[in-house]
Amino acid sequence: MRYDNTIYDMIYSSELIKGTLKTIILKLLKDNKRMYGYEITQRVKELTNDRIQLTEGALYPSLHALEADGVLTTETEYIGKRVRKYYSLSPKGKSLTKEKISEFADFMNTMKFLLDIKTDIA
Amino acid sequence: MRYDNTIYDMIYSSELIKGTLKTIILKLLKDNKRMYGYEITQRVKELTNDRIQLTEGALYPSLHALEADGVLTTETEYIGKRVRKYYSLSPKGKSLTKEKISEFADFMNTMKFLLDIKTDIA
DNA sequence: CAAATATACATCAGATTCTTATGTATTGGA
DNA sequence: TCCAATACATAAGAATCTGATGTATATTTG
Repeated sequence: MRYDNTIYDMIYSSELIKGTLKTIILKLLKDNKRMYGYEITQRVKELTNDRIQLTEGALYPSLHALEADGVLTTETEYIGKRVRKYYSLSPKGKSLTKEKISEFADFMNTMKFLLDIKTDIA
Repeated sequence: MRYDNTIYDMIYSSELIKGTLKTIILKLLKDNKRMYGYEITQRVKELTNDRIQLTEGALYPSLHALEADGVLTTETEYIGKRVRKYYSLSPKGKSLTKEKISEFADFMNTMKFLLDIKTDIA
């Protein structure tokens, strides 16, 4: 299943996505146990009908930072001769995920009020 | 009227507010015809129950940039001996406001979907 | 009435984080 | 055999925020 609504040609200005990258990564890892970087970019692109396109230059440094903070753990595997680095949530990562998602949910409510937006999704 | 919900002690991490500053400024000016910088910080703080606290170091440069882009116009007034700089939306600013708000509304829907999904993809 | 706080503008060094390449290498398809 | 896709990574420059500092007037409080 992917996200669907009427406006198909919208791509968000990059500044909008700022501040949500880590939350998106954490949420995907919560649902999928383990994923690798390239897979995350493709999944997000697919799930959002190309609205959110994570660039590798933003993604990889973020993943490295989350790993350095003890939020993510990694396993490296070889698919043929090509390396693939899987990321998973550590216990710290699991609690951070909950915090981040609830913070964002609260933020959305505040912004919805502030911008006087009528949402079309229940 | 101000925003109200159960969690009263939440202050959003700064990175969340990034990318929404200009949209917030534009929306307030749309509703209030003209406002000055300090007034904007106070109004946002008040409307969001202290959740969003705009810093002057972020606000003033943003206002200057919007003015330089022809989005905002200014009038300077003196209240006693103290200067006050009022900002208003230009015609360009009015259309930008609509764009920014609808973009954010769409973004919220996408994020709501993205952060709620259960991906049990085979 | 003196001191502290609030009002009101502004700038800037440093930090963070994103964009946009560039780089390396393997794999699959036309 | 190329070209696109897969898959990692880094890095210069750009953009923007934080937190401090600066200046000045107005108001409140002890």
